Amino acid sequence: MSDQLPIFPDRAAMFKALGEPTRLRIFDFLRSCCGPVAVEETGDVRTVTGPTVGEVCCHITGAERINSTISEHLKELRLAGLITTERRGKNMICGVNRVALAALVEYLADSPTGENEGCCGDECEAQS
Amino acid sequence: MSDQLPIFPDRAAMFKALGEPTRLRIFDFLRSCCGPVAVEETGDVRTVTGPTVGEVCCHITGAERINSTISEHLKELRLAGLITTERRGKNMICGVNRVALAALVEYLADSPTGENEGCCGDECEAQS
DNA sequence: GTAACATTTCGTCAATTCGCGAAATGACAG
DNA sequence: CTGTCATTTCGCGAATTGACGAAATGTTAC
Repeated sequence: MSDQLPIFPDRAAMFKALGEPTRLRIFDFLRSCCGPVAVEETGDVRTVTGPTVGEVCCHITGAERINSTISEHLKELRLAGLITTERRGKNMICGVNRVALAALVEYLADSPTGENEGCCGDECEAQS
Repeated sequence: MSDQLPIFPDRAAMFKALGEPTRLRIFDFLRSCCGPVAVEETGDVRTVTGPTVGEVCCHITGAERINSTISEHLKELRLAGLITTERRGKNMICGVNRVALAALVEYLADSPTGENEGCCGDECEAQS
């Protein structure tokens, strides 16, 4: 529980996690691949449905060998709160954390329209 | 023109630029401070209205001295396409690139619902 | 138990990055 | 042209990071 899902991962860490090309590819792949919830024919609801770490490695690197680099990228994405991992038998399956993603979207989309022009008035009297 | 506004700044560079705490603070400040368009009492429309580099430095570091670190952070945000800078007299004034911001929001918000479960079917036959 | 499989952690190395002060550049006033 | 102000570029050192292979961990099958 200590490193699976940080309570409130800070935004910079999220952006940083997405700011590396390989990690962004991984994230993109997971977004296209993972359903947040899947109802199986038995009626069971699985919280996460997605590729295994091995499948991610394969898709990203093309090789069938599991890559420790990908594992570490997945770890950083997970610590940033952007993805989740869950053990299923021998495998770890990966999913995106849609809640964190939505929070990021909300942060970026809610842009103040910039009407407070006097934002620097109180401080910063240095420049003319 | 060569480094003012990249034609299509890649997303990883944008995320990376936002993925550093100081840069994210700068970006936040600019978002709260910069109007995309301001109509002056003369009727002129200025494309960018925002703080100078010195004011950004002051707001972020608290000191009135201009910091080369902030200047380099602004440069990285600018190269990523997230902000714009425009000379006005002796000063450079900063503004956010709302178009790039909107593109980023659209990228994050348009999340495939993950219904294509067979995304790994063709490749990646390695794992069970 | 041992063996095989899937994944993570560790150690190392090259490359990048952050912050800083000093020097350089660009713009304007006199 | 000279000086001054605002900002950027340069050089440097310390810290971080990405990639890689080797070793360790956890899970299931036998």
